Amino acid sequence: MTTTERLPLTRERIIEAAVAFADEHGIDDLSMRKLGAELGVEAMSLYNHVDNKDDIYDGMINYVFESIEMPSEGVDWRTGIRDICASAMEILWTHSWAVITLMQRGNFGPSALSFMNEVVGRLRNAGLNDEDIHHGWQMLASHTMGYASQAATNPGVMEQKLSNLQAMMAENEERYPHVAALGPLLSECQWDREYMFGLEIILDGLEARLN
Amino acid sequence: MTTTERLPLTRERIIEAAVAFADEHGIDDLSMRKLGAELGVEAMSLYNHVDNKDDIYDGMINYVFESIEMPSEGVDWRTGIRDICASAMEILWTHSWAVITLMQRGNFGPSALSFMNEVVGRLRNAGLNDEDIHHGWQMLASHTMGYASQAATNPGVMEQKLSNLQAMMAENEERYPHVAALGPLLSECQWDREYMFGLEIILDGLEARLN
DNA sequence: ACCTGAACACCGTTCAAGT
DNA sequence: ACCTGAACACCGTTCAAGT
Repeated sequence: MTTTERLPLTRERIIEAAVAFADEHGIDDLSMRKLGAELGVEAMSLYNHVDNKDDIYDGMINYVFESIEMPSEGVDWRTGIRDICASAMEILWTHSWAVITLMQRGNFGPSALSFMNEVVGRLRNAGLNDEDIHHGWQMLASHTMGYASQAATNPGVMEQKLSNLQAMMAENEERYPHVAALGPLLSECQWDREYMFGLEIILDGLEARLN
Repeated sequence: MTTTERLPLTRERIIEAAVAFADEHGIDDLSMRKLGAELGVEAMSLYNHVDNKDDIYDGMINYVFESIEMPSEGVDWRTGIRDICASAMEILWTHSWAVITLMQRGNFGPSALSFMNEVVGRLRNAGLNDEDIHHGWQMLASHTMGYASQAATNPGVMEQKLSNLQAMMAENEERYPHVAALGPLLSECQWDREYMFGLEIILDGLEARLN
């Protein structure tokens, strides 16, 4: 905020500032005017480096997916996919706005396509046929996006902010008995471990299709 | 638009109009002013029956989840869950804004809790222990929300609107070779059948944990 | 080439005023 | 009790004007 104001404005700097802002204040609070202020510039200056706000969203998503770590080509397909997915979940967790924004935009940018290409390549390496590769990718993508979005809106207990689900349950134990019976398992859900558990079931299912 | 204008305004009528509007024009175009106009009323009148716009979103989500059909208690657990999930996917498909709005709100209303309660109850009936019931629910929820959101943003071929993924691929075949190799499988993806395929793998994985 | 001020057409929401 | 008009504090985006 003090020394950075003199740096020339670039698309890259705008995207990075937008990511930082969304991480701190949430993506709903992000506006062109506030983003400009963060960069020591009027909102309208941003349009010299960026098409519009959607373009910024796409850039943010791309920026986040770029940091997914790809394991070496050497490892076997299961550990390869496991590692890619674990890395993806970790970065989606730290940028909790990313999944939902991606879903809204419905736009796979270059880095999301690289992620997809990497997973699909390893499924092919495993020896699956094209149809099962396709099934596998769709399952892994849905699993990852589903857990990431649930984790994003249901913060763990450490966040002390009681989830909406917990609040609703507290008043309606008799109306949703089966949900109530799960009690602590729901409120103390560790999304990363839960995610990896489900991942193994999917990988088991795919492995069973290797003949 | 002609005869309905005289009906008294109610929360219910507002929610129904909002759902119809979102179905037709997409949820991003929904505004208090437009919704009022749809009901022959000024935007400010809505606040007599509704807290604010978020309250409308919650009402819309609840309205949609209410129409999920619950099979009879008699059927075995697998077909029961299969039928509930198939119904859920169908209604989430027809109201393509619903999943993303639910994820953004992060708010399980009464009817979403009923859906959850029904699925969890049937997992319990299957004979799973509490931990596996919890795992099962999280997997089924993620699977459903993940596919629904992907289906919502990647319309089938019949919609003739080429998906963003297809457009991106057309220009970068050599950059994402494994993705490109899947070609028609991706562009002609039938989300409902794909969803049911993955559902079976999850149910297989859960069934294997019955001892 | 890049930044700005003023303006346009919208938002959600509040509040005093009407009936 | 319910609806309204005017107002407030915001939006994203355009465009002519500055340097």
